Amino acid sequence: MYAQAVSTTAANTDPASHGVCRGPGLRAVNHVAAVSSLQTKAPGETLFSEGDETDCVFEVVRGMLRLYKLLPDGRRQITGFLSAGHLLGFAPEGVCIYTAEAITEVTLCRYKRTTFERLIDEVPGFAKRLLTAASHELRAAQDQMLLLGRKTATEKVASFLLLIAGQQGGDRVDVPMTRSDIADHLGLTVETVCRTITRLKQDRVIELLTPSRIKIVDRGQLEELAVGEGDTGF
Amino acid sequence: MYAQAVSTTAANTDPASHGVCRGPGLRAVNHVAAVSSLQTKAPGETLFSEGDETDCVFEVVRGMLRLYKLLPDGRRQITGFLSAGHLLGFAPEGVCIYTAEAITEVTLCRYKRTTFERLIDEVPGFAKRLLTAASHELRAAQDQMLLLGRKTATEKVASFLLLIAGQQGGDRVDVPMTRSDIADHLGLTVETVCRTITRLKQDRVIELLTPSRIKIVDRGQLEELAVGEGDTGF
DNA sequence: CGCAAACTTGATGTTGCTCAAGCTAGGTGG
DNA sequence: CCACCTAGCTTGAGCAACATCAAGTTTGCG
Repeated sequence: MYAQAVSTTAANTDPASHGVCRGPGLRAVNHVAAVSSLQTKAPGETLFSEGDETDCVFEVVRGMLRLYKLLPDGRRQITGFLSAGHLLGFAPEGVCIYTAEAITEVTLCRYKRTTFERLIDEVPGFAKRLLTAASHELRAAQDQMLLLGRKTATEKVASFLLLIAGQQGGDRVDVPMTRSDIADHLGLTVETVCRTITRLKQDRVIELLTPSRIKIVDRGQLEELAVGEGDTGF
Repeated sequence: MYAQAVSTTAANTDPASHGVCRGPGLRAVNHVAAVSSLQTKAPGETLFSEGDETDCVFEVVRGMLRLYKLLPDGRRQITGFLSAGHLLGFAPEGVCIYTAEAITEVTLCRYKRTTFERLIDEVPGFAKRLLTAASHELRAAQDQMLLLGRKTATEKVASFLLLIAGQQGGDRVDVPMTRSDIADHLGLTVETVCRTITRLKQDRVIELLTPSRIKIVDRGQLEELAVGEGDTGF
């Protein structure tokens, strides 16, 4: 019940942040560690699928997940990438509304939903924490809607790179997800993502150290491109 | 703080629902009416703008609002339409992350954020209510991401019509928003929305009683079209 | 009844998709 | 250790869906 995918720490004032947080996770909260259990998933493994009935809430302790929804013909929309500190729960009806899969090796902390609900009542400030986290998720979702509905391919890719760079705090960005994952998150095709990255590289805005390791060369330019102020040939 | 746009009642099991609820609003909750004040907005009036600093939380009592975000060049994404029973608050940082405007005449109930926070601590079950509501909003946001990122124009329009029809519970749907609003919600242009509606009309899936009053003639067909199973000429 | 905003329709244009083909890298087994 | 093998990445050519630009038409209100 409750939040479907929320971060578990309050502080994150970075406007570009997609719901990420790097403080201590829920497990660090009083009373919580005692009622949880740890588990691990290998890359590609499914945590649960859209439509599954479950009664668990998970917290990501380490690694990265993708959450996605599918259309009947297989079109996929990745609604978010979750890293350490994020919670993923379930619809109030107890039916999962998205599939969750490990991208990297992932360590998770699992709670029974009933236990989780009890914590809300018993642990002071816990509910507020969750509400704040949910609020951040909602904002991230709205940013993503603006991206999906109104941004061009270049703007989408630039926004995405800045977002994950912001999470990692540096100009060398590690990209654990595939181009296909990125495409399905941005509402593009793999080919368009590739071509766009190539153009950014050619324009000396970024460098590709390896396909999954990107260096941001001109952050200012990238930021302009992300909101459509980049009329320098794009 | 807390939820940015949440409905205030728990029950809504309709999977197509975009966070709407028709139970009693927050104002009906114990203790709450006493600390709130009512106000009214005319169609087109702005409640607050993206970037504004505020310390209020609103509940929609009557009428409909649009929430949107803008890009620097004016491109607009409407992240949601809010009707009676919905809450709209603010980013935890106290800065609005979207603009809220009245579509119809709107009656609102306003709370100080500090008051609102106190209620979370003092009123039993209030926090859980808000969390459930936030969870529904998050689900609606994820559905919208799937729509924006992966659906075709026809699928988008069909999904939208079913969504507002679901909120109104009948086959005659009142569409208070303009075509331009619909376009900016679905990530399309006005012209594409018009043409798509025209085609649905020609195919006897819907009828246009007036431009803002639509009758669903073949709901089954519309539902198939909404998820991409409509290979009947579309 | 007139006016302005909203809606509709048509002709043309462009972005990003599709289909097709190579390329690269990292992991595995001989 | 190296060479193969496969998943993922990249690039190209052509195309289609939707956008843009440009008129008209309807609607509802003053």
